[in-house]
Amino acid sequence: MLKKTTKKAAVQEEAPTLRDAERSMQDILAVATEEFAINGLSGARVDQIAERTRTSKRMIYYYFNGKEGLYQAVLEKAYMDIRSQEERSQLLDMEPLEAMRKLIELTFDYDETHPQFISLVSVENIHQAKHMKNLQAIKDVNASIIRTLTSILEKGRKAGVFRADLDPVDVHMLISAFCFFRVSNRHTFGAIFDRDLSDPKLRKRHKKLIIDTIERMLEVRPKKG
Amino acid sequence: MLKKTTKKAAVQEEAPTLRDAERSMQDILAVATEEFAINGLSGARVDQIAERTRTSKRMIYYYFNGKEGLYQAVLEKAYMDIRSQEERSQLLDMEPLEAMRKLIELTFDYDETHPQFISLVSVENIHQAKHMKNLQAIKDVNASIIRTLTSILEKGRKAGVFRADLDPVDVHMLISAFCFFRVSNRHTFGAIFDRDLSDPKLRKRHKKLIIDTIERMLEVRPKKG
Amino acid sequence: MLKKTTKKAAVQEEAPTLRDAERSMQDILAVATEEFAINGLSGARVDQIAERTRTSKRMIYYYFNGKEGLYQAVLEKAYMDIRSQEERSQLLDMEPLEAMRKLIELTFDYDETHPQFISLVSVENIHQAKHMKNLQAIKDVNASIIRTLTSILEKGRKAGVFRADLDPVDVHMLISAFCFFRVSNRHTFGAIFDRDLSDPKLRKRHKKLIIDTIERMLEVRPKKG
Amino acid sequence: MLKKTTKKAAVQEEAPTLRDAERSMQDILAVATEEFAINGLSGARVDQIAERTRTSKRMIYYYFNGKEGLYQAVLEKAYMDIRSQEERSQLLDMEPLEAMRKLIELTFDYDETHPQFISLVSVENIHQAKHMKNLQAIKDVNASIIRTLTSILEKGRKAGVFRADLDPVDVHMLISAFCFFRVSNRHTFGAIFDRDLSDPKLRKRHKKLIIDTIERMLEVRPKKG
DNA sequence: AATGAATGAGCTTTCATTCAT
DNA sequence: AATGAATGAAAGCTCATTCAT
Repeated sequence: MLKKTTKKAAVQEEAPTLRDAERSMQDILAVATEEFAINGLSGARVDQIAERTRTSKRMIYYYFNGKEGLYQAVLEKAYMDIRSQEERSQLLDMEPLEAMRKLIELTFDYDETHPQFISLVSVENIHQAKHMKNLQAIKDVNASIIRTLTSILEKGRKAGVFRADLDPVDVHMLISAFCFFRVSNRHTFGAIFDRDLSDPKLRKRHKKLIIDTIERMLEVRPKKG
Repeated sequence: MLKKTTKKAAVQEEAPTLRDAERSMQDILAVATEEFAINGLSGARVDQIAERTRTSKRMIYYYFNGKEGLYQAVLEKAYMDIRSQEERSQLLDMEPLEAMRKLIELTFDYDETHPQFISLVSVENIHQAKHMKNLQAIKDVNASIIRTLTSILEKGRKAGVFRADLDPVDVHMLISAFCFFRVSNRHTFGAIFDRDLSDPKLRKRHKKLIIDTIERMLEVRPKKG
Repeated sequence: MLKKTTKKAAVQEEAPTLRDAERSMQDILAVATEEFAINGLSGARVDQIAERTRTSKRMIYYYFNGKEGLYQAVLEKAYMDIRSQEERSQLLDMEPLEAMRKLIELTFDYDETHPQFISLVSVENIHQAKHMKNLQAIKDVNASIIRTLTSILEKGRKAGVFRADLDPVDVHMLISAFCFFRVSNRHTFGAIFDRDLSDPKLRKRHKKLIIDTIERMLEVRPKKG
Repeated sequence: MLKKTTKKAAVQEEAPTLRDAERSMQDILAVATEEFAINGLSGARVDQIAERTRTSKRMIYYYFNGKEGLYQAVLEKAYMDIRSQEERSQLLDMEPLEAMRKLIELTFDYDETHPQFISLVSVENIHQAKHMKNLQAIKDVNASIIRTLTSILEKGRKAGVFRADLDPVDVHMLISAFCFFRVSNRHTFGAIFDRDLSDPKLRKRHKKLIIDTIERMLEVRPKKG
């Protein structure tokens, strides 16, 4: 009778159970993201991650095959989460200049609000990007950004407001560099120059600065010399 | 007489002996710089560092009081080494525009040729800059950079070629960000966009792009709107 | 069916398995007791303890959280083991004088037969009793001794054979002092006075001496002067 | 001229220099006594001792041939210092009962005021008195105590106030035990019974109790039974 | 599908001591 | 007679992982 009940329940709970597994994985991933972001790959502790989780250390091995597997999953998820920044699709309906400003702003704001992502990317660079196994998925996400940017640049070029001699990936790099650096290097830069880079005033000024800088960079003008 | 000879020898060897200790420390620092740059603070192994050294593991504790002390010494030395980039002093004799171009180029080239420094700064940021104890020395080195930049900007402003509404530290950050990111994120960025950022052609193009971008950013022009 | 068998086996082995862990801990505790008693806290070696055990060094950390945790467990167990000296309960049925003699004898014999306990208490005193965290349990055990002693003294007082002006803890201290000292200081005292304190003749004489001394001390007599 | 002065001074300071060596040794011994008393033999650190000294770690090896030699010197000095308790010589001029009281008091007070000596003896007992190499000197000091005690007991016996059936070393042990335990076990005993054994009130009561107890023990009385 | 118990390997650090004058 | 620099050996401890169901 007990067995029967259990089985019955099992049937009804099967889906919920699966969701439980999914929830456990998400739980682990969330905690691990924090830990890897704060402590790096070697610095993070499996014990510490497990402890902050509702599950046990053993589950990390069960679901992710160990620390490195978990790290890879965390990294991939971090890159994938950019996808959800769907507002980007609206950019294609805007005027090129406005779209470009908005695009920069989106990048700037994303980095500002996702310091863990920034940290994870830094960690992965220290490890020479050796853990980006599911690279294709990450590439796809980023390709979409480049596609959007290319489209905006093209439209602007046709409208005569943007230069035509720029590589979209280079433009993306410049935008990313500034937005990323502001977050990735906030501790050393802040300490050296006695600046709190999280100060809203500074944030606003810097956002304006990078928008302004890229705008000027894109301007059409007579060739120098 | 024997004593005399001994003493004489001692006098002659005194310096070499001291230099030996100094050389040992430099040896350890050099190896440790590599290890910490590649593996991070937690990832680096005292054993591995010692093994690559002419001294023993024990000496690391003798000279640097442990792993963390060694890391701090490595970090400080990395920041201090920028000081030796003495060419910067010549900038003050140049025309502002030329000086600015040269300044950017120096930064760009330094970062390109010192990827370990870039890596260490990234590592330190992951650790929230908690090991920058001898901050003042580091601040001093950087203050000198800002002084040079301020001087160039001022000269340019007086000559009517540069805007007057920019904070020198912001300008420094913009330049640093562009140059730093290319190196710090070369692995992930390179992998995602299938680019080898160490390709000389790309390097040349990016250097030009960054110089050009900063130049445009500094230009005087009628207020928008 | 396999499952069933497995489960069945599990049920039967469950206890043994648990007992294994328990047995391992007891094994470690027994060895550690010896090592700490002979070498003190700092002098004892985790490696040495582990080697004499059926388990590994790692298990000491698993079960006791390190050397100090193990020492605390050893110390606590040593104090707790006094509890098992249940013969004390019979004392309450005896004549006060006889009970007192027996009580002293029990203390004397316990110390004689438990030199490791004596040593551990000495070790802990050198460390200023800083490891007596589970003090309450130890207090409880000792409180029971004081209760018994108080009861005997009270009964004797009522019977007119014991003085009434003595603090039971003071009486306990005198008894303990002699019994403890004979064991704790046997090496130095023995060496200085060329006596083997483990000589049965001496032991008998000393037992008689302390019984006699306490008896006389307890006697009712006209106030001096 | 400087040389001359130095030489001159040297001649005059030659003796002082020797005394300097002596002073250095005493300095080291004093510090080491504290450290060994507090931390035990294994627990004491040569570095720590050296650091608290006006000399260097190297001197410990120079003067005492290492940690164990230093410990032995400390131990021997601790036992020798009892010798300076010259008041004992006056005991022989007193009435036996008064002398006995005074003797107990001297022992009690010595132990109370020399907890480091007590601690060192405990430490040495934990190490099974393996370091008492200069035993003869220590024996001599203690033999003098026994001689005094024997003399007092004998005088009392002749005067008809003391029993004749007691071994002087046993009596010494009884007195020592009571006095020693109060100090050696003050931490554990104090913790278990919530008593501060250094409380002057308690000290006074215990001193009286011990004197009283030994007195009663020594009394002549009709054989029991 | 899920897990509590156990563990080998290797980590950082400490220690008393000796080297070399 | 005196000493600063150096060090081998071993200590305590931590880590990611696997065992055994």
